Amino acid sequence: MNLQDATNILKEKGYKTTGKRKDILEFFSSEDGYRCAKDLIAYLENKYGAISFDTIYRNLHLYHQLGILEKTNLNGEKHFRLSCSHHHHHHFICKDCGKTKEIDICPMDTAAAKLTNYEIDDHKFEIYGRCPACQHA
Amino acid sequence: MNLQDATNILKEKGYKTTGKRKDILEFFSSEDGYRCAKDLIAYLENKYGAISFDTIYRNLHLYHQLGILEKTNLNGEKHFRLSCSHHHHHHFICKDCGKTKEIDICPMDTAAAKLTNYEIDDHKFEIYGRCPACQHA
DNA sequence: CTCAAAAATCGTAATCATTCCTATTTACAA
DNA sequence: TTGTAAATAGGAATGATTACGATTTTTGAG
Repeated sequence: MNLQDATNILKEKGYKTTGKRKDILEFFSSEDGYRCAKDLIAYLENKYGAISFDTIYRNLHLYHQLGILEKTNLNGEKHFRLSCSHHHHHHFICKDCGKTKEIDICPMDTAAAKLTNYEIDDHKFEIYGRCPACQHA
Repeated sequence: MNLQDATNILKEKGYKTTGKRKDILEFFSSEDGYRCAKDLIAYLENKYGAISFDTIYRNLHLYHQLGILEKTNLNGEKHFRLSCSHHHHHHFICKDCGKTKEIDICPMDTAAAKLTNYEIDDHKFEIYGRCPACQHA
C-alpha cells in the first residue's frame, strides 16, 4: 500500500480528498512501523498548530475500515501502520520503536482444521520484543 | 490452574487471603472464558453492594503478575481468564461469549529461527470468531 | 467561474476504562 | 490478644477515545 493506492481507494469510494487526509497518509508513509493517535497529533500540530480529535480518530477509523491502515493494540493504545497488502503475513513488533518485521509464517491453515463448527472471523499472530537497532541504543 | 493452586501461590508469596480475593478467584473459576473488569465488578456488587475500583484492578494485576490470570486485550478493554498452566498453547476466543478453545499449535519455533538478532519477549496467537453455541443463539 | 449540498473539520464536552490518593479496616504473625 | 504491614474504601484524577453542534471546505452541476 502506497500513497497513490490509498488516494485511489478514497476517490473510488466517494470520500473527499482533503489536505489533512493527505497529511495523514504522508505521515504513515514516512513512518515505518506502528504509530498511535498521539504520534499523529504531534505530527499534524507541528504543521497546523492545532487539530481536532474528531479529525484524527474519524480518519484513522476510515482508513482502517478501507483497509488502508492496519490496527493493533499495544498496551491499551490503538496503533496503526500502512497495510502491506501484497500478501498475507504477520509481524514482529519492536516494543521500543514500533518498527515491524514481516513474518511469513501463518499457523491458520492447520489451526482452522481443528476448529470445525467454529466460525472464524479473524486471527492475530504477533511477536513482541526489541529490534537489533533498539538493543544497541 | 484451580482455586486451590491460586490460593497456595498467594500464601507462598506472602499475600493475604482476603474475602474479596477469594471471591475474585471464585468468579473466574465459575466463568469459562475471558472476562473484563466490568463483569467482575457486576459480580462483586451483587454480593457487596459496592466495591472499590482499586480492589478490582489491584487484584487483577496481582493475579496476572503471579501467573494466576491470563490477560488479553479485546477491543480496547483488558480481559482475563484463569491460566491454563499445564502446557503452552493458544486460544480461539468467541467474540460473543468470551469462551475459549485451546489450540495446540504454536508457530514460535519456526518463527524465532527467522528472527536472529531480534530479542523476543513475548508473542500472541489468537483466533477470533463465534463458537458453535453462539452461532445458534 | 459560481453556488449549493454534502462532507469534513473545529473546538470542546462527555464518556469510559483505568490509575492514583488518603483514610480506614483487616489479616495474621508474634 | 495485639501491633503492624497489607488491603480496601471512596472518590478524584488521568488518558484515550467518542460525541456533537457550529463552521468551513470540497466537489460537481450549471
